[in-house]
Amino acid sequence: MARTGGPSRERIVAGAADLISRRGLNAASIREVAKHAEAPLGSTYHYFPEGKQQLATEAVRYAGTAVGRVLSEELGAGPVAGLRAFLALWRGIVVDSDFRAGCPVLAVSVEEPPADEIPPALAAAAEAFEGWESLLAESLGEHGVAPDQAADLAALVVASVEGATAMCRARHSAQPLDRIARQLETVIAAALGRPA
Amino acid sequence: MARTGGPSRERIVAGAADLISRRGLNAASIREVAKHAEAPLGSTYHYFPEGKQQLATEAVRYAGTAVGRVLSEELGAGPVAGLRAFLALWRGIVVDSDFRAGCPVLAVSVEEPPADEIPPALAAAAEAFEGWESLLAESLGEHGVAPDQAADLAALVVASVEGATAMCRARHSAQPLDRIARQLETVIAAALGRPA
DNA sequence: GCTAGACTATGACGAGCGTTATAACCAGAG
DNA sequence: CTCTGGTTATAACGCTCGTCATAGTCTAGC
Repeated sequence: MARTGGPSRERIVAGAADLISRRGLNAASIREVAKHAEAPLGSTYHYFPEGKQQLATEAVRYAGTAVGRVLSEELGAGPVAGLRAFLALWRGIVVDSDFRAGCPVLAVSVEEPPADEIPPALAAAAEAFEGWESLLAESLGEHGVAPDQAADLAALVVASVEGATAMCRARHSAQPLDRIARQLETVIAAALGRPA
Repeated sequence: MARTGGPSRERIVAGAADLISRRGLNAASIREVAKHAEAPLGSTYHYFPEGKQQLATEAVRYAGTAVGRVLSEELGAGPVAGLRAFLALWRGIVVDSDFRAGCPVLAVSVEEPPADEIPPALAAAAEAFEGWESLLAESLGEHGVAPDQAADLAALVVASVEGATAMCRARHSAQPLDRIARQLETVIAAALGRPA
């Protein structure tokens, strides 16, 4: 059965991103990823011959570009609209999963690489963060914020949202995300309205 | 040998906190914790009869109170001094470990509980975050910031610092922490009534 | 010195992991 | 029809995990 119909490779990547965001990189096993995507275990190594490292890397890139696409669209209506969309996106993921899911990019970032080499999954996480920061900083710059401050503000937004998602999961409450939402809005409004 | 000299129980807890902060909760095995603390594996279950769950919970509490103590001391010199100490503390941990270690409380917060019950380690993580927020908010309140805004600002500080530590690890650079340090200082200075 | 209780040492158990190998399927080309 | 190559299925490998059991070693108090 399975009446595949769809490209199972992308289902595997998306499922891996979801599972990593819930359980962390090490605890997200390939067997569970395959089961979650209704794909056989053998297919996983067929599509990702380099094993778990490759699968994790693609999962991180998948999440990074998916979030980046939403962010890019909403930033068309201005930095504040983009900020709100960014916050709402993560709030939805955290709350809809009953505080079980979070950000897969963050999950990969907090687990030590096994060797002294930088694993590609960690490099992909760095690129995802930088991509989101760049989008935000660029939008702020287009609205009159100086480049240095725009970069600092973008880092503040990404860092606080990532941290707040983890805090929400620990507390089983969306309060941290809601708190930083208020503060980020006023900070960005001030940067846009009044050249400090 | 071992010439114990010291209370090995605390060494185990401290070592567990360090290992969790590097590898994450699931990948920090009890065997490695014991080896890292130069304690035998059997002793681990002697001191922590409830197993890994108990050890993780105590490790999170240990880190939470240790950071809270430093934060409490430095806040005596005002909110900005406390903020700087909080940032410097995490910057030191991340940089001195060559971007391998982070915050054990964050590491526990991003891994899904195995059952539908809230494990005590996650509850301890929530308490650690709330403790740091309370210290910061109280200090801000004592310096004239309205309670609601003080709580929001404290959440922003904790969330952004936690998120930035993870971003620094991914990027192998302290830039995210340094960026948010600048922004948080100006935000808090503004809230305290000081002219930007 | 001797004995009780706290600690250490050692090894085993079932389970799950990443990974690989190999055989079976099953579409479409000739 | 046969043949072929992309996919699936199944089983096994060596390893590490959390946990437990059991026996040995130490140290205090009598």
